[in-house]
Amino acid sequence: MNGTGTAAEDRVFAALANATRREVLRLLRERGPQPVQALADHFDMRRPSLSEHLKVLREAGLVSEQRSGRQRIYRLEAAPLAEVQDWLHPYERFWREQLKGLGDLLDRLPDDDQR
Amino acid sequence: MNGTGTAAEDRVFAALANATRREVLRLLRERGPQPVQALADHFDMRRPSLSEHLKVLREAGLVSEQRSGRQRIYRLEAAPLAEVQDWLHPYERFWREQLKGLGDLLDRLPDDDQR
DNA sequence: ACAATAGGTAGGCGTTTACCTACCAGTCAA
DNA sequence: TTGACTGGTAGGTAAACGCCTACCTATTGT
Repeated sequence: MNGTGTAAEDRVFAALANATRREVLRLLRERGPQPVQALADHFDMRRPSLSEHLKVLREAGLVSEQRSGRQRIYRLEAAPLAEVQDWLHPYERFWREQLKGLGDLLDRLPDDDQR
Repeated sequence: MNGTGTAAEDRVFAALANATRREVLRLLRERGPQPVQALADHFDMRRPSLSEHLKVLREAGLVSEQRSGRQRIYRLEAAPLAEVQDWLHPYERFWREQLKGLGDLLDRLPDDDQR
């Protein structure tokens, strides 16, 4: 009944677990939709490898492609990231408590380190 | 100057890209700190495999262990999840726009599909 | 029609992942 | 001090990953 199975979540997190793919998302976010070539210029990697990264991103629903002549324009699709945020929500109170605890600790010891 | 390199981000996302590990985090969040055995009861998997999952979570900084007699009590450490949320932030305006666009579309076509 | 361009697919290769069984180390209780 | 119990490590295996080179298809410009 939910439509967003754990396999989909796996695919999204796995897609994000790679610096190249996160960088592709950043480029699409900062510079808008682009053809593969323009993306490829930013990476020290052969084009077929980037194509495979784009496939992973497509299958995670994080990008879409739109054909335009002989180019494929890739576009950021952020909806799966909204689901990541939803997934994070129940943890938020934990990191707020824990970061607060850390702040308090640092307040109480304005001194230096141990090693 | 940042201290949270891309390798750390890789480790966190990779740790989350597995349903067993996400379930461990959920158990620690909902039921509090627990020894390995109590966690293992929830999985259809040999204990050494779960140990390896716990190691991945530890190395991502998502859990900590505290020895107590012969048990190891695992505890949720949510700070890396706060960094995931920070990473998500710049994408938020995209999914808001896109989800809004989808809503509008559904409003304008109360009809059915194409294929 | 032909050459050039954009970009995907096939297949190979070394590394990593996720599981397993076997074994080891530390702690506790009799 | 020996035996049970908790949980990690070693080592093996099959599958997945990330990269490569080679090749294929589709489109475009001459």
